[in-house]
Formats: sequence, structure tokens, C-alpha cells
Amino acid sequence: MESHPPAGGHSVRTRSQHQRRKRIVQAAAALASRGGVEAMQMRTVAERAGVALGTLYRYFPSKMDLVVAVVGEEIDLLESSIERRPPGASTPASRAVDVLMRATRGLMREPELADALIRSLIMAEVQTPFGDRMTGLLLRVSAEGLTLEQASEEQRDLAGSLASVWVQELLEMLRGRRTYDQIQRRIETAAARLLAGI
Amino acid sequence: MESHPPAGGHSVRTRSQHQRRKRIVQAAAALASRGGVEAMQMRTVAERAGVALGTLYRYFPSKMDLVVAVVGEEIDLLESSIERRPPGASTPASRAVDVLMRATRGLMREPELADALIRSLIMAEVQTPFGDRMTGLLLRVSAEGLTLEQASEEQRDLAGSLASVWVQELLEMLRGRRTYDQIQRRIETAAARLLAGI
DNA sequence: ACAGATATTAGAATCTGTTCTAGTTTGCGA
DNA sequence: TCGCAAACTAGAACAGATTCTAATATCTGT
Repeated sequence: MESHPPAGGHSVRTRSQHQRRKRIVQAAAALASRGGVEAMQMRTVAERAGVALGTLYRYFPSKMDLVVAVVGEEIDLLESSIERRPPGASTPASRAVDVLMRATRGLMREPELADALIRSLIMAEVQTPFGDRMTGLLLRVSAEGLTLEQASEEQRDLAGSLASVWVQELLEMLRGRRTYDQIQRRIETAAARLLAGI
Repeated sequence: MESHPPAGGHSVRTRSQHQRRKRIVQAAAALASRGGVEAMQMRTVAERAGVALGTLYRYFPSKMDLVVAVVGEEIDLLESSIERRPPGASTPASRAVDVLMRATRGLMREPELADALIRSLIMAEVQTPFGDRMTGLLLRVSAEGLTLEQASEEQRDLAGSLASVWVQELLEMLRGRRTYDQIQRRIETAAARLLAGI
């Protein structure tokens, strides 16, 4: 209640703290993209980031918080990719499918990282903006640049449901139970119904 | 390659081994229904089940395998509940909603257990019949007692998607981000579209 | 520049899942 | 019934996340 640690994902006081945080997240991402979560050991992350273990824990109170931060960066990448090259398809559903499959391909490129991130996110006790950000993204591309706030409750429900389906399919893929094509088919089927006339 | 351990969830040789396995699963469930996964410590489970730690690990090679076993029991309960009192609603979608919300209420009764189970299931490397069993259940109640094998690919995709939405909603609830009513609304919305004319 | 608060560090300590060891018990075919 | 292979037991050992400690370094306001 008295101390003011650099808060996992929020404001940081000094420039050097900002740098430190960045180094930590980068080190974590690098390790995870090799051997997945197991390779991303807290001691190792601290070492690679040139920081004491205690400091790492001051920035990220648990390994999960660190993973969440890494995921944040990944979503940033996806968002900027979509900004750079927005989906051009003509229906809301197909634009949404475009975005989701683009994200899927991105994650497939680093399976270890993807596995670590998705699983950890799902496990997180932490409040993760993951689902909401994905839902917002879907609304934006499928319904006239709608934001989460502007959307009707039903629109949010529908976009959120599609995001849920995607996450689960991703998990199945990581378990080796889905191929890219199967995911695409399922996402298309679900999107066609969930986003019809949205 | 040479030893033949009692295989986590399969055949068991003797009666006493069957008993032992049962005691273990019961002890695990009891502990989990109190303090969740954390309370379900392997040492404690072993102790409560009156079994050596090594033996516990012979039956369940990892904590996850043990959790999967506990979940199996829970799904059995749901299935028999549905057999006893099948959903009576008139549309496929509302029958599906009935089943899912019944399952939701069941899990809400033991939140700690539910949390442990759902999370672990999602994390499991193991091949868990969870999604498939849920999907099969949904097909059965919504489309004329269809089985997973008889259903068309599209039917399986749609029922599977609904199951995905449900799982994610359950997770959100366990994170304290959904109320029962919100879940019900979302499931209804999704089911109406995904199962229309199935 | 000084004082007190905050941040960082190295490293030990703790906790829980998992593995290993050595010895004992049990089940079962000959 | 005898003897072996498999199962079981108690407990030590190991691994990685998390916590704790005592000392040092850095900041901030004055």
C-alpha cells in the first residue's frame, strides 16, 4: 500500500526505468520465441536483461504478468499491420476472417512463442485486455470502424463470440489438432453467421 | 517402454488398484473444491488418499493428468443429468442454451473447483475429450440426437464454435468479468445464429 | 550538496511440482 | 508353495517460481 513499484504495464517514472522495462520484455520475448515458456525462466530473463531477480519481480510481480506484457507487444504489431494494410474484402464477415487469419499466420511463425503466450493468457488471473482488444479490432474492421464503446451490446457480443471461437481454434492448432485450413473453414463458417448483417 | 503403469485414465489391473485410483481422484476433487488448484497439492493429495507420492505419480504422471481425471467425473455427472432430464425447449438453439446454462450453474456451485478444472483443461497438453464431448452433447440435444459421427462437417463446426464461446465465457466469469446473466445473454445470442436451421 | 525515500543488487531461503533411490510388499504363473 | 516382476512406500533430491534480507545506489526535494 505504501510502495509505488513500476506497475507491470503502466506508467514508469524515469527514462532509465522505461529502458529497463523494455529490456526485460525484449529478453523475455527472445527467450520465449526459442523454447517457449519453459525457456523463459525468470532467472534467465533477469540475467539477459541485466537486472537482478528482485528487480524483475518488482516490475512484473509474476511470470504471468511478464507474459501478458509480451503479448501486448504482439498485439501492437498486429494492430499496426492492420493499419498499414487494412482488410479489403467486401463483407464484414470476410474482413473479420481476413484479420483473424492474418493473426493466425503471424502466430504460426513462432509456434513456441504463440503457445506460451496463448496458454498463459488464458490462464492469467490478471486482467488481460486481450479478448477486448481482439474484439475491438474485429468490430473496427467489420462494422464501419466502430469502436468498442460505440457498438451496441449485441454487436459486442457477436464480435466477442467470434474472438472466442478463434482463440479456441488457435489452442487446438497448438495442440496439433487443427490445420490452418481447418481453422480457416471454421472461422469462416462462424463469422458468416455471427457477423451477418452486423 | 518396459513398465506398465496403471495408465492415468485407462484400464487398471486389480480391484485394489481401482480403489486406489478412485481414492486419489476423490481426494483431489475434495481438495480442489476447497482452495482450487493451489490447495490441490500433490503431496497433500497423496497423503489424503493414503498413498505414497511416488504412487500418485505412477497413476497420474503430472498434476494436469490428475485434473483431467477429475474433470472427466464432472462431465459424467452432466451427461447423466441430461439423460435424466433432457432439455424440453422447442428450438435447437434453446435446447443447447438450456444444456450450457445447466452446466454453467453446476460449475458455479463449486467455483474453486470449476476454476481449477476449466483452466487446467485448457492448458492440458494431453488429449482431452472435453471439447469433443461438449460438442457431441450439443449436437445431441439440438439436432435430433445426432452423434458426432453422423453430423456433417458444418454441423460439427457450428456446435464446436458454440462450445468455444461457452468455454471462454466461463473463463471470463471465473475471472469475475461476467455475471450469470451476461453469459446467458451471450450464449443465447450466439446460439441463435450458430444453430439456426441446423 | 545533504537527507530521506525509493530502487536496485546479490544471494540466500522457501515452496511446490517432479524425479530418484533403496527397500518392502503384493500378485501371479510355474 | 516358490520366486520373480511389478507395485508400493518413505524419504531424499532436484528444479524453477517466488519471497526475503541486508547492503548499496539513485532520486528528489530543499
